[in-house]
Amino acid sequence: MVDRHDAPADVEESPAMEEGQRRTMRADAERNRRRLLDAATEMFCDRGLDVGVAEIAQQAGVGRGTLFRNFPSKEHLISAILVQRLHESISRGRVALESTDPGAALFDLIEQSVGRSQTDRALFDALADTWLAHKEIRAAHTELLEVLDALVRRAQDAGGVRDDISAVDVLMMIKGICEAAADFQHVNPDIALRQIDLVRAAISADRALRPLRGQPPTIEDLESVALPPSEALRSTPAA
Amino acid sequence: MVDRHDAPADVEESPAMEEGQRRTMRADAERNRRRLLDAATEMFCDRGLDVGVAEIAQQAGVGRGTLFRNFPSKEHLISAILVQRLHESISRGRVALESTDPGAALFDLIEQSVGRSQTDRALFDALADTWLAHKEIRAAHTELLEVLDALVRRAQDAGGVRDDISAVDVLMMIKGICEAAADFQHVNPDIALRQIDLVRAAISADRALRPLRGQPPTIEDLESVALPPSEALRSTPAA
DNA sequence: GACTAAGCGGACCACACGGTCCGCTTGTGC
DNA sequence: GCACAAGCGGACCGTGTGGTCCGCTTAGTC
Repeated sequence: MVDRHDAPADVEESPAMEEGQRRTMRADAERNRRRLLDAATEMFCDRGLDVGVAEIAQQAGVGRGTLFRNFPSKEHLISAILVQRLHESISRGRVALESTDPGAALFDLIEQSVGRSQTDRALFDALADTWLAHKEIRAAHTELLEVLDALVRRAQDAGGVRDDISAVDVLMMIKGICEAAADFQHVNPDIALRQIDLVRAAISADRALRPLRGQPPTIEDLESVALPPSEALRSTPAA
Repeated sequence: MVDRHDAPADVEESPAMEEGQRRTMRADAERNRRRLLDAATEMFCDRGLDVGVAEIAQQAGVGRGTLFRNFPSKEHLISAILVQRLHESISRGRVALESTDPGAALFDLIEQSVGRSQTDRALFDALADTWLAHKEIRAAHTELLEVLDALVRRAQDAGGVRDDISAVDVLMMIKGICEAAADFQHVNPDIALRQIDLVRAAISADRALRPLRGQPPTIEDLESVALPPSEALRSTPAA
């Protein structure tokens, strides 16, 4: 009930800084914050979420105290970055929705996503894990899936994609490629490329198809996985 | 962590025990070893490789000292289990090779593998990581891929599978499903099932196909990933 | 049943990690 | 320039981990 966009200020990211607030932030403080975010993003992307805060701070050229002043915990830092990345993906999805050829746009989007995640492996990993319990991440994730769902439906209406598939099916395939093939990008980029082509072959509506078993999974299926462990949601403590 | 005096024959598993040696092993000792292996396998399978040694020992009903006497390190324990699982997979692959309908046998094998890994997620994860640097794991992995390769070729000869695909392509898809969809098994088993069907659609030779880009990846491509980090682990480089 | 060493297991160690704190530094308004 | 607090960063702490050690227990043998 509380969890819609009611309290956007909490998690981390900006201390809800509007211009008025930013004025009060010292120049070096803001610079350091930026550096931390940049360093963390880069390191998370190519070395996974396990990199230590010490190393991140060092890479950013600040002390650990500074890191924790900007982000109450490592989790908040990660969350900030994940949310940002998700929003970028949503934006790309929205652009794809404008296309006059929805099928092609969908395939493009898939390829973009995989291409990006080759460097962003950790971020993609995270979406499968406990992170979905975070309010903002969950919201962004849902939004992303809604966009993907719209895109898939448009592509189906246009006849480019088989009718018996859902956005969750597609997301699963993308995740699969990212998690399985991404590590091999540097040794043989063809691997991921071919996986993408195989996905295309799997979901294209270019022939008589053997129907898929079961029912198309829903967004709820996907997201309910993060809930059962009761508590979840530690984002409430809000500052 | 780093290399200790590496006794090549050791890795773990049996202390190279032939019958002569086993005679000298006390009954309770062997029983405890068995219990440890069983407990570890079960816990790794459904909770990931991160479960602590303390918990494993407790579950097995022994002290931690006992665990470390049987397996010099946690890594050795994991390795022992991984190798065992890989050999089981190889056996199943060999059985599939005997089939008169290679295409169907391949699809069956894929489904079996995914079905197994729903409970064995951690084990499958592991194969993508640093574990390939372990001598025995690497050898088993290679062997598995060779069997898979033979199976794919037979299926291609029989006309059931598209010609431009390699065993590595197939393995990647299997890994993808396992890593992406396995977590959702308990919330919606259809998800994995449908992914399998999609793989089938992707690799079937049942129509005119848009050719895959790039060259079919090789086993070497796959396995070279574990090497570059210089002195990959303590396993002696030469087989 | 007694002897003995293989085997046991919990106390202990080293270390890495996330997170806190406080004396020093430095940007900023007067 | 000065004063002052916002900001800084490294020393410090608690926890949880893999791994070692040694006094006690017990299986196996005669």
